[in-house]
Amino acid sequence: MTNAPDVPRLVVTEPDEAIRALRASGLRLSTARRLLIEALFAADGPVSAQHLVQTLGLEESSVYRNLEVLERHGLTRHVHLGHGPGLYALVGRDEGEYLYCERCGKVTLLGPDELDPVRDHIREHFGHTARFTHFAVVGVCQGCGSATPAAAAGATHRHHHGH
Amino acid sequence: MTNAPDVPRLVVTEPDEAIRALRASGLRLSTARRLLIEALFAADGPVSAQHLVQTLGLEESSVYRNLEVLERHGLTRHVHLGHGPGLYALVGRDEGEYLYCERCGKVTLLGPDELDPVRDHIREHFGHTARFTHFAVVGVCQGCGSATPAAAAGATHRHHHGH
DNA sequence: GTGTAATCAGGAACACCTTGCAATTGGAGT
DNA sequence: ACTCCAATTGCAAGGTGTTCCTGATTACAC
Repeated sequence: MTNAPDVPRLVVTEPDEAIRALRASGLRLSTARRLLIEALFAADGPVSAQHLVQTLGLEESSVYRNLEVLERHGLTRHVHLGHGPGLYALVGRDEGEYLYCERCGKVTLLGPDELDPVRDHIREHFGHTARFTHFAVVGVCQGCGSATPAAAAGATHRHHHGH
Repeated sequence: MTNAPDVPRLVVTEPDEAIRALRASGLRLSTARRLLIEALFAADGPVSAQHLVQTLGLEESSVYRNLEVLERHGLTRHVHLGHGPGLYALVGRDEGEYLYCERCGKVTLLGPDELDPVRDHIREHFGHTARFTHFAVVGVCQGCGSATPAAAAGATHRHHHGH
């Protein structure tokens, strides 16, 4: 499994609460699970699985498996910003939708509703409900866009419309 | 390198033309290169690198390296639809922007301008120029969305009561 | 406590992609 | 046609995830 779009969200505010929620779902509390939950609470933003492997001294497979289990039960989630490793976080922390600049790597976190006009437009025109919580909106940020006239030269012929 | 956003596009209509363009860029025509170009012309849509490896009997690294070289020189491109392997194609074939349904895998190819209103909105509000040619717009298609009322409720205002 | 069964961790293997290096080869110049 | 040298390939290994299997743990009933 790579992503759990339809799971009820479990927003918890401390490790014990997460552990209770976990048990309520019929899951057990293993050492790896406890360490992961504590680390996610301690983190101040989404972190890579690799980071957790190294800082917690756990097996890779255990980390990925548990992140997936927790995600399937609504406790955690992960986001992909372009290429590169996925970043994992607790549900309810640093949530929203992401803009990612593929030139400089800048990440902009938007509130959950800020892209609603975009979502509405896409749904009305194409019947597709977009979600940028799992895959970021990839593009070029303001600084990078204005800093590279060469880009305009190359991409211009796609649609020559006055910006 | 993972992506070449700023390369002048080289749209060619037959293998020989691609080969001339390639030589004009100072590249050599190796067997692997020729086979790849021919296969991309023969394909009727974006294909995975793995598919090329198998059908052409080439080394993996050679395929990936050459797809990257060709992309850096504006002859090919690739797109990511959610998780799963990237899909490679000639520049000028099946181009546009993609909607990808993460439930059923359905892919919708939009014309190059169809998401301009969305792009404009995002640029005006967030100073970010979005490009959905490399990463698809991931979400839920009409069929899958209506089949799962739970999802529709969650998408607009995310509040959950037990179900 | 002890027993039991389902869950879980460790490890290897695999999928996708990238990188480093030695050996090979394309093709320009002669 | 031959030489030569950089471009290119093959091979091996690494990085990010995912999956499978088997032995160890956990939770729970006694």
